[in-house]
Amino acid sequence: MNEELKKPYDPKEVEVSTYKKWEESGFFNPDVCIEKGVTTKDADYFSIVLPPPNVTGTLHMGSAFMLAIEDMMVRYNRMLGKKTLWIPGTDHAAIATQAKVEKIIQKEEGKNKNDLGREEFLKRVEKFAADNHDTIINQMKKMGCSLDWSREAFTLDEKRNLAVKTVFKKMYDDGIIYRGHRIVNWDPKGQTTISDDEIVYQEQKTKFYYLQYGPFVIGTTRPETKFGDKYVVMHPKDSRYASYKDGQKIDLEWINGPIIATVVKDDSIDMEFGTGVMTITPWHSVADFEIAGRHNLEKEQIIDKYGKLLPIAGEFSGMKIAEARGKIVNKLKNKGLVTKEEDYINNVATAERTGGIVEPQIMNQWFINVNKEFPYPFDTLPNIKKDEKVTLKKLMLSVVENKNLDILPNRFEKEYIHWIGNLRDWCISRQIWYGHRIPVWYKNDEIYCGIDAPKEDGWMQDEDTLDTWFSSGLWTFSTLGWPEKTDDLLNYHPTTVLETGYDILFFWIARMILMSTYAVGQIPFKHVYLHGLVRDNQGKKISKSLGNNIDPLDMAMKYSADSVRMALIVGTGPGNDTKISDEKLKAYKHFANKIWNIARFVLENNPEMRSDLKIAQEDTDNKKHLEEFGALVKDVTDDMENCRFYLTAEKLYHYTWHTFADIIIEESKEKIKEGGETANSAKNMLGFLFREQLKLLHPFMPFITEKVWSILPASKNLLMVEKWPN
RNA sequence: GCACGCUUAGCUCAGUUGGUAGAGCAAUUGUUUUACACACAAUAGGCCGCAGGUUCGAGCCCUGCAGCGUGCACCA
Repeated sequence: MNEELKKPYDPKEVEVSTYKKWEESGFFNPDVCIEKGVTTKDADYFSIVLPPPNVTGTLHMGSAFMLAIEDMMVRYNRMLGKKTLWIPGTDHAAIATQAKVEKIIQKEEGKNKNDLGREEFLKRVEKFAADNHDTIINQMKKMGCSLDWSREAFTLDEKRNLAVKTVFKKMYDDGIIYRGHRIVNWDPKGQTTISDDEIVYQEQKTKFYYLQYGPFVIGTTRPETKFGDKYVVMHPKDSRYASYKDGQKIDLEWINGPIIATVVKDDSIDMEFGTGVMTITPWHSVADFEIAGRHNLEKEQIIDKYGKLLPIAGEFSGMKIAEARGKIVNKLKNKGLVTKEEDYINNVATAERTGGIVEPQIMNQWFINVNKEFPYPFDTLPNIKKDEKVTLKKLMLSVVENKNLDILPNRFEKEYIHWIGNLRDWCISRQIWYGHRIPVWYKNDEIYCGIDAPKEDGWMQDEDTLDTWFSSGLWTFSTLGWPEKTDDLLNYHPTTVLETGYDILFFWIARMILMSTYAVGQIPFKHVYLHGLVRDNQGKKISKSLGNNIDPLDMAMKYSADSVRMALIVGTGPGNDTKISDEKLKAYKHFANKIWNIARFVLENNPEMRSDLKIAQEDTDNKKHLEEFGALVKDVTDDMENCRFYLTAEKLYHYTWHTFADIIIEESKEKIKEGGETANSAKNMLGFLFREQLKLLHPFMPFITEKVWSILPASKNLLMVEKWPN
């Protein structure tokens, strides 16, 4: 008997050496599979991109969950004989990474990015990104991921940069990308704009002040923005204010002296809220900006980009908002202008990455117009004809509404459609240094947009970079070599499935659909499978600030990577959050041990693992076992095809332990004692069923199954390229 | 405010087209049975959130309510 089997299972050593074997085989690369004859050239394909982890840190339990599901899908499809491609990569995560490096430099050197300058600062960011990249790659290998490393991509490498510039230029030429002064979300802490989706609302207790504004009482939570308010707005149908006419001027005493206010009537006013009257600050409020737009009102900036009050605030000029608010309220009180104050719970908009309180500002920025009509240049979409007038919104909507793509679980289809309904133009320019530089150059009043800089002197490139989701949106095709017309693009796009967490449905999936339908005329994937969040055993979201962060590699060291994968997959349906606990991990560590011991028993009794020996069909036990196994294969294959992976894993676990080990093995002991044909038949039954089980288990627990497979005398090929039983 | 999800054994969750409740872990009791004590055998444990309705029959379908959670919007 094999010497290794006599010892207890040692996952640490096995996992390292097995991964090495896989890598050396080249089978992660579908080209090699074809070359070596394990896949046929005209086989169906299965392709999937890895949602690229951010190079801001190392992998967490959520990433491990994602990797476990995807690798399982990939291994299963490879075993079905499909041309299987899983492309790895990492995401530069522009703002997140830059914010992190800024924090480190501030802490360690007491410097900010301007002290270093753009070039030096970027070097630091790149070093940081490279270090994290290496760790992440290593972690993915430890988890057993069968990624094709020869095709690895980075959202900010040269090829992806070309893809980004190409799409940008195309959109610019089509008039879909435009630059304009519009109200944007400004993060004073990160000193950049952010998109609507990068805002996190936080509840905050605050005061709601009622202020005397001439003959009106207006309500506000932000008295510090009120300096420039010279328009007072009410609903045209509000009978309380019927005597005031639109455009009427009113003299009144305000914070810093007398002003002339103008009455504006607008339908957007909620008569029920507060007093039904408000003043507006178009420069610092999206809603006010829109009102001002409708009535062509003047707009004035009150707060600068550092969150400090401008000279319009008079004696409060230069003060930070937090400091100024109390003082301004005091002054208003002294002037007798505060009529009432109430406690109020407000949702404060904060920047996801920096935590800064978002201040709307009017700025000159780049946008993607989601409502601009253009003739659709492709005839490849099922529900959009060539030259049909479309908008990006329409493209994004059509794909899901017409079920050209299914999202699992489907409740997210509704959420998606709802989100598109509320979608506004996407602000894509960021005032940060780390990212894809906007491919636009200026010279006096001229603007040039192109892949490369203009040849002549005197052109200055736009200082800004692009929202990180711009490059992520191209991921399914930029990783396949687009804009070049590569074989990969022909063979593997659209990808088969997109697997990711439901928390980035809008950030990422929606953007990929937008970019792919626009740029290549294809829906980027056929299916979307969304997984949930990993929580700790108290159901809390895992995060660094809560201190309940579990490192998947620590768990893999303690329990084996196979156990971590099983613990994450079993019992977790699509879209459901999962809880991870020591008990669960321990259970699957025991399972790995069980498999190891089964191998020992089977090999002891059938050392040659010969497959040419007959299994006595007339033996009713044998017949039953074979039928049962056949039913299991059918059942779990059906589950796999319908994305019920959590059931497959559980059923296999149950079969191996409680049918194969507890019943079939126990029964075989008696038969083996009997000797003769009965014994031979029983031995071969064990051998056959065990080999087949290893195949079924392999996508879930690749390491131990591959190791045991390699010990079986009759195994020539790697288990990872064996055929899935049928 | 709008929408969605969850509520089943102590814990984590299954329960696919309605037919009278299931798996793992934990628990209890045995067992040094020559693959495995990381094991085996057995036991116990549930008015399936609450209240109605449809049905011969409901964990599953419908209505309402409650608790928890999520997304979106509003936020003068």
